[in-house]
Amino acid sequence: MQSQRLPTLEDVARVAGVSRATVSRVINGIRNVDPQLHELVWSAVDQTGYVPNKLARSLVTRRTGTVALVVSDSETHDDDPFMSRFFSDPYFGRVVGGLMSVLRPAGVQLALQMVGADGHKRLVGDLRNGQADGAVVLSLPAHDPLPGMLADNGIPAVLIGRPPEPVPISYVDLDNSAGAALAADRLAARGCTCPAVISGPPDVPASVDRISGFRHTMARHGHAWLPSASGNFTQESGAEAMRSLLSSHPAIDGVFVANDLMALGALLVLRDAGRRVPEDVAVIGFDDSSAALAARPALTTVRHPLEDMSAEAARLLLTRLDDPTTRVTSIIYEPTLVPRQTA
Amino acid sequence: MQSQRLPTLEDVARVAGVSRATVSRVINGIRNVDPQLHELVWSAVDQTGYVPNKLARSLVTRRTGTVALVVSDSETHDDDPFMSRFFSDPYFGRVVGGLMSVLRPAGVQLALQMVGADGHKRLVGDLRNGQADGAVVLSLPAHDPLPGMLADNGIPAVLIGRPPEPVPISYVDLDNSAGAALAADRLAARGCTCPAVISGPPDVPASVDRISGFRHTMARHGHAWLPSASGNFTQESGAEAMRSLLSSHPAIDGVFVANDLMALGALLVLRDAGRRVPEDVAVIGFDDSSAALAARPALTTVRHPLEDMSAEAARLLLTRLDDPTTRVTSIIYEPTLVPRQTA
DNA sequence: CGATGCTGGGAAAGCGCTCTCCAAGTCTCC
DNA sequence: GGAGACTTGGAGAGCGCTTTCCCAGCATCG
Repeated sequence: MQSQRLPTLEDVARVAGVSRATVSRVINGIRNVDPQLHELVWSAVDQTGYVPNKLARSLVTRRTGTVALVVSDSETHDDDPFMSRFFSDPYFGRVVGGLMSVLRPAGVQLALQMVGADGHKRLVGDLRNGQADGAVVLSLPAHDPLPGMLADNGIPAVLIGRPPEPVPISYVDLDNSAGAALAADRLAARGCTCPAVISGPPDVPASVDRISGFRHTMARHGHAWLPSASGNFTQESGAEAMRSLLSSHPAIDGVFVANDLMALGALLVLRDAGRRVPEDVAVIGFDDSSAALAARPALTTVRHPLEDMSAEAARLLLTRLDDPTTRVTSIIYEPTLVPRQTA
Repeated sequence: MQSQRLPTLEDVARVAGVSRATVSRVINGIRNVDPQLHELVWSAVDQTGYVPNKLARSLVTRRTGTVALVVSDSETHDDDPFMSRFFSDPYFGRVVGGLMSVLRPAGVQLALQMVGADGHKRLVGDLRNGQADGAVVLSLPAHDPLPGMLADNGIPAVLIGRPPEPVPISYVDLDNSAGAALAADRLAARGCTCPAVISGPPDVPASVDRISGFRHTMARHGHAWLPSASGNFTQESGAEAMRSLLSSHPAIDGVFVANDLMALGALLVLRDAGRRVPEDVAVIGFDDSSAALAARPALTTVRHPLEDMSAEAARLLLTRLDDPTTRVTSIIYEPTLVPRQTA
């Protein structure tokens, strides 16, 4: 309950018998300071229990040692279910974990910024004002204007997942198309004669790439057309899609699903419909989320090295902050197929 | 690329032809200002595109509009696997989601602070310095000194999960013991004659409470002693524990597992061992994580309203910030049994 | 009509820090 | 021995904002 005023530089200076400037120099290790004074100052520091006030420091240095993790969901209006869906998906945690693995050793903090369409302007303003040194953007909605705004305002940023429209900002992404091709090849190799597909939201680039990649590869295997249904990345929507697929095309013997959660839903429906997996219908998901491993039968899926990608995003941002002239770049990760029991 | 200096209060004042003070008053809606000037100022604001600098503001008001989500893991040394495990568990995301559901509408930001044993002192200093207005603490290790330090320093904080040792800080928690009792009753009602238990780390209060709650209730059902094994909350460790249980006590016909992830592991082992679930062995998990629902057979588990709890934690913190005299309190949630297929 | 409140706006003092100047001291070198 | 180069510490000017204090103007009241 010590609401005592915290010691400031001034106090330390007084105790050490030097000027504020000198204490500041010692603490920041800038310029040579007489070793004796150096010693003196440090002892005054821990005698007073001084801790630098980052706010004040940031105000003048224009550096905060913080990066923002911006989660952009343009359409949100408050209690929409989006948030709960998003956060309970392991996706979010994996990204945070990846970022932290790089940021933490670098002594950089992470601030979470959720922002809807209405908040874009304020967010950019805050960032320009130095709320954070840079931003890692997780942009969900298609046609999100945010990446463009960041670029226009010269805010150091890195995207996770390619932007819907080309924008001069670095990003890391997965070669979704290649991952889908892996799945297609696998299904083809199993001898599927009637492969189908369950896609995600049509405005999410990752989803679109997965589906089109799958189609292309399947086309090379002679399947000009594929039955398809779409969901919104939730397990329930995957189940729904599977049901509709099953009723419209009962002959289906293989299905590629745009993410694991939906694949899980599909699995349940297949099971309830009495189809054996993978004997009657093979299923391949996407992401290699922990749920894929836990499922029975264990889900064959496409691995998405999200932690590595996020870590790399953090690294890119950090270099960019270090040297603002760093070129905009993109790093595309290669997915791999994780063969388990469903295909 | 416009690295132009951002407009400041001063600029707005000049445009509006008033003093800085007046602009500040208008923007903060403090005191009556002549309606005409009011108008004038606002138009100057959006003519200049002014966005208040939060850093500067916080420096003087000593309020940041930010709360810290402190993840305390005392023993960490950098690349330890703890982080990845922690973040990929849906637990983290659910907490963030719950917090955000309250914080966001309140216009409060969340800053993530991971801190190891070495960082405690600095963290407290930073918080006292006003890095954040308060903290929500996710304290993993037992005997974490952090809650105590926060209390001693008068930092507004709320814990998620009860502190290992009594400390004058509000917290939200689940009645883990009651949840375990639910599981015990269920198992007993099924007629289990040889129930066993798989516990989590012995230094995690939640885990300890679950296990002891289970034991007590089972004792009331006449089971004085239970075969047990322990894991570390991961799926693999659950599998391991199940294996050892099975070999030492083949007669087991029911098992209570301290969390869902481990239960999933146990399920796999049982299946591989040719035991039917729930006919031969009934299994009950804890948490009602999404994985529980996805598992086949779907896992019977104890529901843990983590989102609600986190939201409440945020609410408690907010009230506390609003009125520092608010009494320390604790809110204990009642768990419910979610009967699915495994028991 | 002068004294008394009110009201609304400006001047200016900080919040805690960094960093540019500047001055004083120390060395070197012709 | 004195000019120049270099080192080291202090003064002080901000960073962008809030907020106290004060004063001018006006209505109210005895």
